Amino acid sequence: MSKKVLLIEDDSALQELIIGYLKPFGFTACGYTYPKEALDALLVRKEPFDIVVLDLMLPEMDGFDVAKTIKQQLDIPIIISSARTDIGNKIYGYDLGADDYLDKPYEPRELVLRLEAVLRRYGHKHAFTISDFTIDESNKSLEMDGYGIDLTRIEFDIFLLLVKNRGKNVSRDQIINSLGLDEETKHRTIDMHISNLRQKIGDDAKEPLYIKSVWGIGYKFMG
Amino acid sequence: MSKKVLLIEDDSALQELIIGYLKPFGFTACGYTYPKEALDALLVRKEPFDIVVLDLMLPEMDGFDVAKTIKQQLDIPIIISSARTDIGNKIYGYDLGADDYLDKPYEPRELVLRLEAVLRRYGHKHAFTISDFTIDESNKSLEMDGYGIDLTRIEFDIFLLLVKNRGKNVSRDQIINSLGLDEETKHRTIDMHISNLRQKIGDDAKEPLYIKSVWGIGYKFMG
DNA sequence: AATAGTGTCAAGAAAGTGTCAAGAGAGTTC
DNA sequence: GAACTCTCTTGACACTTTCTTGACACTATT
Repeated sequence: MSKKVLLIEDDSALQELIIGYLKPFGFTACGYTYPKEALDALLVRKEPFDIVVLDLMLPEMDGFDVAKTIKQQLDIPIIISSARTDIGNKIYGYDLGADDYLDKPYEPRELVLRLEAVLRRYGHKHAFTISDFTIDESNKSLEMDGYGIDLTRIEFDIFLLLVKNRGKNVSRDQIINSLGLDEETKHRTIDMHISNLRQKIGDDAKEPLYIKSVWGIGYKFMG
Repeated sequence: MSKKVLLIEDDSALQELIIGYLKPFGFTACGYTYPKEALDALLVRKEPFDIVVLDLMLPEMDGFDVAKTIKQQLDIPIIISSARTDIGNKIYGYDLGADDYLDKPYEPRELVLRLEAVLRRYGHKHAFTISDFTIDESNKSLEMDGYGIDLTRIEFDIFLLLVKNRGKNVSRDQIINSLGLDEETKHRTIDMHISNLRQKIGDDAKEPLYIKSVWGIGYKFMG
């Protein structure tokens, strides 16, 4: 799932450049020249950004204040970029809760790496790919061959458990325990979830490509 | 089944190259530049990797420490690649439990061969081999001359019991008790399981290669 | 030859699995 | 908070796979 980046940068040429560069990496960036507009979008209109990239040299308002204001009101990661390279600012930036600091000028590629790293650290977990699936644990979202598939919470958790034990048998009781379901939960219930899951990923119980039933044992993911 | 490779390599160009090269060989590689992120994916988020390819020259953290940390927490094979060619490091790498060592620069093809070799070696780690069989207790899976053989639960348990008592006689009552079957179970039932078992492994009751009948006593596995 | 033990067939019992459908429960919307 | 919707759970039933056992032929032992 693409991540939304709020870019606050007064050099509009650089803004364009970065927005364009980030796109193929799965980031949708929105550029704002004026901090007030950016804060309005983020804090008032509450647009769903995942991360902020903030230039310190801004018109009207100091970058540090912007960072402080954002952090006070919202739990969102911030990467500060700036030409003021002195170490003092760097420390100050971190003190405010900036999650990373990037010296200008920087390679766009470097920004991508920082964005990914910070987002990951932040608990917005990175998706991983296995066989035909891309699994994002933080969103509990699943893509298959690039198309999103809607799983319910329990379906997703079962799928994840199977995937993490791929090639190994996972018993119904293991599923029940791992997901923290009621211990009395009937095995039929698990079968039903598997049935629904298979249907959603286009798997056939008789000739499974992904989720194999192991008679008398449980299920197994075959990547 | 495609294998997941965790590639820890700070040269991002090489990273891309390797990921691309491995794909057609059935490996899904995930590249990480920073060891911390790689460890997070592997140990914290527990993404289901099958093998680690680790460059020794890394930012932030020494490659040796990375290997050590991984091996302490996870039973997963590691291939160390490095430009430090001195033999001392090589030995140290093996001491840490690295499963193979690859000098840089290497041919991508060479990496593929090493991956396959190490995975093959490792795949049999939780399994043991006896005569023509490879038995994996945790999976209750059996291979004979490299080909998988489907046993039912009881067949597998009987076979395992016989194998573990290789060369020794095992009585039908011992089998019934060891497997926790109903004590009233008829001896005929055991004979039947043995019969089916023999058929599946291509053994002949008259001229047994593997499971010998011991008259008046029971059965015996002959490696 | 008489006796006790073994091999395997075939049939039925038992256990496991897949899925429908109905209802309970949780979460949303108006 | 009432009406809805989506999700979860479970019994029911059909179906599949595995297990068990009696029967009978065959083999080893004495």
